[in-house]
Amino acid sequence: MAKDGITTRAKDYSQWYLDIVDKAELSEWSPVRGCMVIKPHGYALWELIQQGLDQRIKDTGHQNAYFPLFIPQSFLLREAEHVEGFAPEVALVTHAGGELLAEPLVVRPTSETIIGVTFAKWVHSWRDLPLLINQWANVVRWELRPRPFLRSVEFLWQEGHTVHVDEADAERETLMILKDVYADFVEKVMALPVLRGRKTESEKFPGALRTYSIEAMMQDGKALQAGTSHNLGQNFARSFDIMYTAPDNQQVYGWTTSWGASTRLIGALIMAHSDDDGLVLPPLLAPIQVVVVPIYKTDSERADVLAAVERLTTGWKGRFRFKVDDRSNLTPGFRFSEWEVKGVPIRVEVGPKDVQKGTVAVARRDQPGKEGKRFIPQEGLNDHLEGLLLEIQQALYDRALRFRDEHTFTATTYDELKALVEQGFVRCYFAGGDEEEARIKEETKATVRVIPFDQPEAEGRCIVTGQSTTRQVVFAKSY
RNA sequence: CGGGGAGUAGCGCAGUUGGUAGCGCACAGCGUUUGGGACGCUGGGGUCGCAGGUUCGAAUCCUGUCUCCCCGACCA
Repeated sequence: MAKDGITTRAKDYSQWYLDIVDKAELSEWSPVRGCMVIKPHGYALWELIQQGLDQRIKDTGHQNAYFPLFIPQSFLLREAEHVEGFAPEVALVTHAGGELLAEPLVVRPTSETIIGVTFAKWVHSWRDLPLLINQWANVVRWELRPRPFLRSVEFLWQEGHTVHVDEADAERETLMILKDVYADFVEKVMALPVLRGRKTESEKFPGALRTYSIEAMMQDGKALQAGTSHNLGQNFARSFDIMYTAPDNQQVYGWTTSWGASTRLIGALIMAHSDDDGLVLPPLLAPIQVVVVPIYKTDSERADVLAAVERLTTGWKGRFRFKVDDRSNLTPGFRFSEWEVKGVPIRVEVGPKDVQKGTVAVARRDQPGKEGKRFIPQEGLNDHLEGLLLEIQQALYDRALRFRDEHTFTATTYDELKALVEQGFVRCYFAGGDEEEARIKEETKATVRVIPFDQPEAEGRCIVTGQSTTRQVVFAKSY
């Protein structure tokens, strides 16, 4: 194990994560503290994430647009909670064109405010609604402790912004995005099961009425928020005068939502599936799904093998994302390892013996070593690979789900919570508010990740206050 | 920003009373190799994080500063 200088998960989980990012060539730090260079392999992951989300966002009726990177500082000040929430992590441009600016410009930490000002101009009538807009953008938040993908000063994301006629429609949008866009994508494409639910008051987005999120479990038992969706109520509409004329000719404020998913998803992908040998990618998200490694000694073997590879891969374009690695200066073993570190789901080896016997060796990344490697007939290879990709996709999801189940507990007392939250998610009755949450965070480092949508029928006793409640929450440490 | 550790070749490191920088990997060339990280020979590559100071002389001692990693407070 632990080839190529990858620290094992058991020894140091944080270092393992950094090693994977490094060895799989996903990103590296830039000369600017906290800002990362996303390398081609990492960016290819992001492009596939973008495609999957963009498709779903458009399929649900949204259009893409683009808003400016710079926001007049005064815009941010208009929504009280919003300013307070983002003030500490905002980067400010004070000089430009060689002069002091009359009004400093904020580098967007998120775009509610500038989009709010724009939407006020776009919305006139109830017939203009719902207004359904999304943008793909970079944002900047001056984080104190950056980590690649999980917390970088600049990161890439999509942020959806919508306006609706009433609260019910805004709420429908907020939940639809969470379930049909985010949860669907993360579970089906990233092979990562998520909890869906609502955030508590203290965890919600600054300026939101209600915040919802999906939460995934990493291999160290910690939670990672994989997508978040906010019903902003009329807070931003009031601050930015987003008003429309209703059918009864009354001027009324619209109801807005916003929702986002970021390059942090790449961090989730790494921490959920990868192992001590390197990255492990779900086939649907793998930039290279199948790598073919030709093996040969002599020139005549080389010719035979490459001819077989040429024949076998005919028709793969459009069917598989694949690569033929015929670098002759590297031994097969070296090439095997390299693609394992990079997480390629399937490796096909073609050697002289295969040419003779009409076989190939097929190794699956999710089962390292010998047990994941089989010799199979060349006949019917394409169908076999197609089936295997789906099988691996499912196997990764199942494995992640099993892991989450095994690390999810219920607690009936605060002492149980304290002990169990060290190992994963803890579900329990909880009737407390901000104060109780703050105290628990202080004492255990864990927070309420989500109030799951699926709630029990029966009442239970709050683990802190002891009062009777029907509300269960999930506590966990988080990224 | 608080506590701990570290900055010497692309990467990982050595460099002990201060005396003018070395090893492994990687890289380049040639040859032999190739079913789980091949080998030989030859070669290129450094203002020792940066700025001051002490000294005849500093990678080494002193001061300041920057960056990275780990742990805390904040977060997609």
